[in-house]
Amino acid sequence: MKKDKVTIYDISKKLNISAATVSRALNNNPKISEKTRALVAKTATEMNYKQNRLAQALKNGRTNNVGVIVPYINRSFFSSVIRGIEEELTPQGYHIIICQSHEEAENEIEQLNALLNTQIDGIFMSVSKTTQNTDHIKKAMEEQTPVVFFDRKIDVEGVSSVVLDDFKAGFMATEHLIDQGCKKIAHLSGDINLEIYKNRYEGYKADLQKYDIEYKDELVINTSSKIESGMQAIDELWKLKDKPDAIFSAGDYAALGAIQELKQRGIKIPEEVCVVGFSNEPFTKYMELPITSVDQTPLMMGKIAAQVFLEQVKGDQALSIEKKVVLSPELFIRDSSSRKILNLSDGV
Amino acid sequence: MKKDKVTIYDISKKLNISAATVSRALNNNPKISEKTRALVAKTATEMNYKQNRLAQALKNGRTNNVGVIVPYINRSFFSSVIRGIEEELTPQGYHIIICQSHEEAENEIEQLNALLNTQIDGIFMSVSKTTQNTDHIKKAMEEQTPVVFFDRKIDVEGVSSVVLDDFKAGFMATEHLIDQGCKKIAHLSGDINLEIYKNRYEGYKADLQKYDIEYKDELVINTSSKIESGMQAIDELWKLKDKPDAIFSAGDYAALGAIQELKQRGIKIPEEVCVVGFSNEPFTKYMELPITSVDQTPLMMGKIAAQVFLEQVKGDQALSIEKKVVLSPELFIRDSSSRKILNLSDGV
DNA sequence: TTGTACGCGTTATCAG
DNA sequence: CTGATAACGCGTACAA
Repeated sequence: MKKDKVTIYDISKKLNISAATVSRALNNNPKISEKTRALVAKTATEMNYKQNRLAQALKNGRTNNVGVIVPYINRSFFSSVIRGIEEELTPQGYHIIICQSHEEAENEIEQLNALLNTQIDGIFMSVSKTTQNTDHIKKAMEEQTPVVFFDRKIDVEGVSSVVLDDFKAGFMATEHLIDQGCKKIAHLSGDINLEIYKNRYEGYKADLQKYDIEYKDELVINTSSKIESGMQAIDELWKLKDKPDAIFSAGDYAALGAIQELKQRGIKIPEEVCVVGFSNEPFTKYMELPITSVDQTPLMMGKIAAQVFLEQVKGDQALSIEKKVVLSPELFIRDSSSRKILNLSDGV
Repeated sequence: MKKDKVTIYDISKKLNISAATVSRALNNNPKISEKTRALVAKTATEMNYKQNRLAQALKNGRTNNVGVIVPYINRSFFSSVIRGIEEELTPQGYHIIICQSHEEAENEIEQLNALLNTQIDGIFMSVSKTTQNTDHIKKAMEEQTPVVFFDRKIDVEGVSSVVLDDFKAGFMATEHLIDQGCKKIAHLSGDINLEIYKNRYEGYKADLQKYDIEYKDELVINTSSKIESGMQAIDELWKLKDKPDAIFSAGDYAALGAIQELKQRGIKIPEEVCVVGFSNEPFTKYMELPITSVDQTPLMMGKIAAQVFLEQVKGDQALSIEKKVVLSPELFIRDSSSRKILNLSDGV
């Protein structure tokens, strides 16, 4: 049995004033005498009054809760984005509810509906790999619940998004490899169904073109974000007559697998082959051979997504227009691709 | 302006029955005719009705929301525990609200109070390093809001907890080192103010005693969970006349720093010095020299914490007694401490 | 089996 | 400046 909570009625009775007055005093309503406000405030703390946000939410339709849906919360990237969102929104009085889709569209839909039921004020999400249909997103929009995509988005009319410029990232990574003197650059791509992987791949292709390097299909291997997958890729690539002298992987785990397999074969990194990964996973910088990787600035991504949301809800409803933010990637150059002596900026 | 949501009144009007009947039908109240129940269910979905959990919560005093307070959500350990909690509680209809304390007692208190205001059904937390006072916890208890500590706890009457057997972990790690033939085992300890670090230290001492190895104060170095801290520790230890032949670190980052510094000095691992870390951070297994480490089974910890909570709320209030669960650590033996050829179980 | 009426804790409106 | 009252959406004794 919950201990009885004190309500504004309790304090109104004690002070012989109306509950309405108490409410107004507590909310710093301008048309209330300074005297009563002070009195109410004082007795409120005395009686250990705490405003019931539930009743408040029921009344004004806003819960000050937002939902976040990600594939898995314990992935370094996602948990960092969530941290960014949290740090931006908590000072504004919001609470963050987290859900996992486990990379299943079905779960994603279920979680989203559950969130809508809770009368959430907004939803942040990174779509699952299996999500194709956008009906659930449209449903949220119909209910006027703002949705903000981050990292992985789907095009839906009126939905804002904050993503990385994956094209540029692919371009930068490839350019860096060319800059190291590499000519035959292989690409370990991810699931092309996801926009992010497609863009990284396109960036890679575009940069090759810029430097008049012939694009070869055989140098592009489809991988999953697993270490073994990177190993298998090397296995395949090294069957070629014309072997690559650089690897640009769309994921750090595949890059790591590639490195392990290359070492296994006695191939020197970066002298014979340069390797660049993607995501700047924490482990990349801790290796004996630290791995060059593209950083997705997850904290920043979370903070900006939060800001986009705040603009959306604070602005007049008429102003709440779709906003597309594209963040610039940062390349952290480390030993796995540093043939030149410049070992650039890289905090521990 | 939110689009008008359909309520039970809308559907009652449409069907010319009372809202009460609709409510009952929706809640599968036994005393309702199968015919009306089906009819209500059908039109409910037709009208796209969604129950307002807010109103429901206000009514029955339960929100089906729980709060989780951790120092930082993007630490591998914490995000994994949260994942465990989420996966256990979501199927039961709960939502998880996350907060960060940033290792500051002040924030922790603020977040906890904010959660209590939202009428949360329970709170999971790992206390911050600076938390000494327990008034805020007691306050939650007074309001009959169950609190479950995980990993880092503080003793408070009536509060359940799920923690690792850190003593055993320290003991196991040390024993493993002795088993490898090490005689002079140094310990990089953490902040002794936190119970967990104290227990690891005590476990270390106890195991030395078991094997009649003299405990030496000079072999215990206080470190923070930073790489540099581990390096400095080696710096200090190697000033000793009698240098250690093993390092048991209470954290993986300090262990990594120690390894880097040892390599720098040309000391062979594990031949000359064996190293064991703590937490089984993802990077430990990806290193060229994979690091032996104690796993804290975070996913399991989260799931069990969730179960303890569920028992607490489901059981009759009289039964909700304090429950203390202690989990057994798992030692993942890897190359940094494997002198013998047995390279035990270790999934990628 | 179903309907009526009230309350959960707040806030907004309308008087005064 | 303050008080009375309705309403947010739902669940539930009580009555029918």
